Amino acid sequence: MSKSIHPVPGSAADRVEQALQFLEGRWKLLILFRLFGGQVQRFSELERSIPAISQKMLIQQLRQMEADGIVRRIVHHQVPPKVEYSLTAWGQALCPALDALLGWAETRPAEKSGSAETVEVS
Amino acid sequence: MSKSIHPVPGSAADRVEQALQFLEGRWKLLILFRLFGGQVQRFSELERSIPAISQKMLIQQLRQMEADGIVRRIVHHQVPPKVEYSLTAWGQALCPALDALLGWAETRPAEKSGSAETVEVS
DNA sequence: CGGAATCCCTTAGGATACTG
DNA sequence: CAGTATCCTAAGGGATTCCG
Repeated sequence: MSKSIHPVPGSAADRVEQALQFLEGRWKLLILFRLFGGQVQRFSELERSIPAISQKMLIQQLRQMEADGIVRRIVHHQVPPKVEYSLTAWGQALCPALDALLGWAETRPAEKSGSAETVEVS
Repeated sequence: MSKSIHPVPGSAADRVEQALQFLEGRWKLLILFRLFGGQVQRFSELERSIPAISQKMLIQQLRQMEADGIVRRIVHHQVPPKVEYSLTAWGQALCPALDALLGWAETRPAEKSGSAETVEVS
């Protein structure tokens, strides 16, 4: 991350890389898919629906996505506390793009065993 | 990576997560974009066009993508050795999906400074 | 309930040197 | 030229404990 951010957009690779950064981390997609369709979830609901995740990771990924403008956080000041998470409009707009990626992944041809993809030329 | 591959596809999140794994690593996109459009590049050409990458990372990412069926490797048995890399048909098919992601990223609204996205409710 | 803080381990990845 | 091998550091991420 020694690269400074130029106003000039740089290569397409740079921009896609930046886009993928919004999705990096092992858990963001899991969280995202529980929020698609306008679903509103409490912290503890997300925690329970993704048993393998630790609170640290859950809060960390949520915070990042919130900072990125993907997730909205609503705090209800009451006891006990209640915090709800949902997607922003931009976050919802991610869905089709993920579908495109999903579609691509599904067209993956079966690999011919043994030869990988290397071609030997004499 | 402790998850076995089921014939049953699992959730959409799982499948997108798997798709993104093909692109994980700081360098794959940089490499990919130098191969899009049917370009054929030698190892040393890739190395020179991405100055910041180490040989270790270059070969590692290439090998992974080769194993994933994204990249094709052609070895010319001669001295000095010559190895060329190019995209498979499936690898080329990634381009539109990345464009979709790129398009999404570009629609990102400017964040209102200070408030992040948290909403406080009394 | 919804976090923050701390500790610790594992992994990604860089630098360098060597080989067919 | 196109890799391998080794070492080492930094970051990712889990478990646990504490707080408003």
